[in-house]
Amino acid sequence: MTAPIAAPGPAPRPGLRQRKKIKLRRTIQTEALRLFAAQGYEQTTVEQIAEAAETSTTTFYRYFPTKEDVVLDDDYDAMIEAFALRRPRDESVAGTFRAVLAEITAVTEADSEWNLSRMRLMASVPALDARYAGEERKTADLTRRILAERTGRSPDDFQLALAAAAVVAVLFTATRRWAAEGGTVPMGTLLDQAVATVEPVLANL
Amino acid sequence: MTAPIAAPGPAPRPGLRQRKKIKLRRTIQTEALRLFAAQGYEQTTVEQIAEAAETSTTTFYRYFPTKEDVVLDDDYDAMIEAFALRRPRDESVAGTFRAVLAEITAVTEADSEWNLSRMRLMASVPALDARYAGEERKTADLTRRILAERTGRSPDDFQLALAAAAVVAVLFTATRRWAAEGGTVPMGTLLDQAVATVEPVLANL
DNA sequence: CCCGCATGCGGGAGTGACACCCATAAGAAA
DNA sequence: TTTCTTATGGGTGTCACTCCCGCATGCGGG
Repeated sequence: MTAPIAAPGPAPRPGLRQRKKIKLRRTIQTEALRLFAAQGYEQTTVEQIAEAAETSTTTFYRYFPTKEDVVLDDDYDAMIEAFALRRPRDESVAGTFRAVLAEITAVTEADSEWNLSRMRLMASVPALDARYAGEERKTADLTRRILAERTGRSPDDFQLALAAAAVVAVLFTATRRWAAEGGTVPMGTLLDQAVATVEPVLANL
Repeated sequence: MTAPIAAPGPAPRPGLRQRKKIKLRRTIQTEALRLFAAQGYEQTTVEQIAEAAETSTTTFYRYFPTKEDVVLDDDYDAMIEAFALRRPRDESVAGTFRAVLAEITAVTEADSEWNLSRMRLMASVPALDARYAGEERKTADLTRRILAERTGRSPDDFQLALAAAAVVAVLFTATRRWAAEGGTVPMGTLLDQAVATVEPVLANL
């Protein structure tokens, strides 16, 4: 599934093949976003995107399972998991959340333009909006698993599911607000309010 | 948009046309659910549904904007709004929620089988799951407006948006759990836990 | 350095969801 | 009954997405 266990060097050299793939992937995404911004999401066909990225529609679908995924795809869940794992085990749940969110905020605002245009698109295209809500579910699920691991409770625990759902819902609400404001309000401020709102929920775990 | 203002009789007689439409709509939905259960969602084409309901695909789309909507369509948002409006204005926000949810619970469990099969489908088909999450957003939006109206605050108030998102998230989590348990746990119990979890959030409004 | 192999790519054909249009039939109003 | 409105159905077209197959290219072993 992953690299051999005893790989000594930090990165075993990506190899030309891999580098090409990564590059093409980014090109497709960039061109797609550009076209969407220029002529609208529905008005842009996958064929046009493929052409702009100098590839074929077949290959487009090898990289992104659906047209929507070109916009939706990101690494936030993976980052959340990675960040959460390296927090001290005895930290309070709310404390962990704040810390993780601080890191997420930094990453997001580092690429502010890109993320704003993505989120503007998601907000304006119904199909994307719905799929984005689906992402929210996935994040809630991840959060539930993290909470279970942190508190030592069963992953099926209903209270954990409720808490995770509430937390993630306010977080996404905050990021949506951030995008709606065009990034003029710092994301950290909004996320702080969000966490503060659900703090009592987390405290009761 | 609606009936004339001064309509005297309680119901001005639906007329044959209306009754036929309502009937056809239900037939389409019933046949669709039946086929989905029998052979799976993706394996069932709109053409098959139309045929089973003795109509055309064209008409199918007149009744339901997409294939997904056959499963998703319901009146819960409308009911929530209607129920909320007739609650006393001086009732606590949490109290109103509990009251409204009690009514929703009754309606849902009255047609327990139908709702369970719908929700099982939504849980198992990714496309439906995502769209259902989108419904959650709509309900959150409605809730935010109700909260604004109740508290006299601006509909743009960020705190209200956060509270609404948290409340609706736990509610949907509860209903999903209900479906996952196959209706063996009473919905009222689950919803009570859900509201209890976010009670402090509502109290701080 | 070269050769065999795995892997990624492009093209073509097919399916099904959905949009648009127009003719017709069947309630409703006059 | 006649006229008007509204709903239906069929036809055509587009586009997202799938499957398959032949080809090219980077990769590892000799």
